[in-house]
Amino acid sequence: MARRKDHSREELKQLAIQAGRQIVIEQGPSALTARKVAQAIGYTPGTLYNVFENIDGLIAAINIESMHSFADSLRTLHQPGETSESRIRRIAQAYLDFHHAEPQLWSLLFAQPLNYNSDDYHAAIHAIFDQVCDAMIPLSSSPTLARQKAKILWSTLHGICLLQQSGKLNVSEPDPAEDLLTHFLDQFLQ
Amino acid sequence: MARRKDHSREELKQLAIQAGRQIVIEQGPSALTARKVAQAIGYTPGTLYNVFENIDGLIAAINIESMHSFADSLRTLHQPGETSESRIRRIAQAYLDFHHAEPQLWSLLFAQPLNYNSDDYHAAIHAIFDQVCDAMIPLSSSPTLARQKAKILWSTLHGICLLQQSGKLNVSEPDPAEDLLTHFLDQFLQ
DNA sequence: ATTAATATTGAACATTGTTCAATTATATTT
DNA sequence: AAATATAATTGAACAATGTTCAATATTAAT
Repeated sequence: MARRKDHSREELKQLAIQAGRQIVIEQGPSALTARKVAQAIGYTPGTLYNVFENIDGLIAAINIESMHSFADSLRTLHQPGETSESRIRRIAQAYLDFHHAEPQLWSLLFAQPLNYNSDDYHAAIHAIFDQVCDAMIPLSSSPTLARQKAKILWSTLHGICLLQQSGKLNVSEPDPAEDLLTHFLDQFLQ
Repeated sequence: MARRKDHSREELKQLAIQAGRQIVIEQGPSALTARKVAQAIGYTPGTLYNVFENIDGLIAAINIESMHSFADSLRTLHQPGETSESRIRRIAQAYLDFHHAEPQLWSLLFAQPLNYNSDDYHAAIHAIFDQVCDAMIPLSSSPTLARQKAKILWSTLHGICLLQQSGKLNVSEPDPAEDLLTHFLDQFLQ
């Protein structure tokens, strides 16, 4: 009932994040409710509001984990001897892979408009973006251009997955996301 | 109270669409509730459900209007003597202009995951997409490639506006959407 | 043992989308 | 003109949402 302290505040946060993550994976972003998460971890809704400011805070925490996980996979993927072009191509493919492997987590992260700006959120974005930016530097004549290229690539990846998710890549005729990405990169990396 | 028939079914639909549109423009997508729309047109929520299947049906109707309006603006913009490259650039700029002029309508249309597939919705998408596709044909060696180019351009525009809306074009340093678009098109239209 | 501090609850509130029997205004028929 | 049929509109009701917070129960400190 009170002060069970089965789990520390931080443990509780992690429990909620993992439970929420699983709910999103299995039932989609719209199934992520305070009551469901609370029940999944054996607590009540009120407790969640002791740990998170509100439900967006929980969403943000799940997203931050998704971003760090993706950032890690980008780091794993990086091979020192690789050409910049190959590195970019593999980063881009990793993005599509993430979307394909976890479409619901991707939706929570990118397809749902959420404006929750914390330092942690900002840091998680940078953990990804800085790697993309880095990879662009050898292909660009200035850091500014590299940053712009990184943002363009990111925008295109976003857009492709967004259109794919809503079935709009099938307008007229179906075009696989991979084909569009290849076509795009062939020009973009010329 | 009953069978007032102040308005025909079609008039009622138009009233609801316009009222809903205005609510979205002024207060954003999350303010679009059945009760608010009903009150704005002097009816009750129940009546709305006589006209639309559900709230997503109303959202879809507003989106369809947005799309046809945008498709019209693309047609207006088209000048026969123009080069294909210039035409594409102006189409792309028109997209950014729409986003800038009506960010809330844009959000309802593109940034909110909505899977409402009706023939009307499909037709409205084509009213836009076919023009983009058309414009790409002179720059492509096949209709398939033109269609892919159109989808890539569309994806990138989507992504740029999405990132801009969530402030993520300001990561590291701010980059105006127009600059990114120019940079992208300079390579994409080679 | 008593007290203080705090983690947890669970009921409550406002808002959502949505349904549908009841009601009432208009058409149609007699 | 009266009676009947049809259909538009209501508004109360339901379930589910996020969120709050006084009450309560458990642990820590005295």
